[in-house]
Amino acid sequence: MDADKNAATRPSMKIGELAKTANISTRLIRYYEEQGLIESTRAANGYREYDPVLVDRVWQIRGLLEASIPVKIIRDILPFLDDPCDIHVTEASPELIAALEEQHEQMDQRVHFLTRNRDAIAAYLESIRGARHL
DNA sequence: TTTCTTACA
DNA sequence: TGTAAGTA
Repeated sequence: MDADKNAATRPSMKIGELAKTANISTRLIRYYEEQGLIESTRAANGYREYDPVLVDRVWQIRGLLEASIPVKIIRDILPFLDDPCDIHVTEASPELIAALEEQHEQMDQRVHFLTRNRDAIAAYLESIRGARHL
C-alpha cells in the first residue's frame, strides 16, 4: 500500500528531514530536545533519528511556545497530547492544575484581545475600501 | 554531504 | 536562534 511516500510511524527520519518537513531549523529541533520537549533515538553513526509523528508534535510545541506557555508546563502536558485517553489527569499535581488554569485564563484573555483588534482592523479596512469607492 | 557538539554573537 | 569550527 505504501511503497515510497509512507514512512508513517517508523523511527527513521534524520534531523534535516524533520526540519524541512516541519519547517523549523535543525538548531531549534536540537533545542527542543535539550528542553525535553521531544525525543529521538540514535543511529549507529550518532545521527539523531526521529519518528515522523514528531512533525505534528513540533507544531504543537511551537503553538504552545508562541502562546508564551512555559516549557515546564509543556513538558507536563505533552504526554497527554500524545494519547488524550491516557489518564494523566488523575496524577496531575495541584501545582500543574493551577498553572494550567492560569495559562488557560491568560490564553482566553489573549483570544479576546486578538479578536477585538482583528475586528477593529476589519472595520478600518472596510471604511478605507468604502472611501476609495467614493 | 549531512550531522554532531560546543560555544559565541 | 544563526553560525563557525573540526569531526565522523
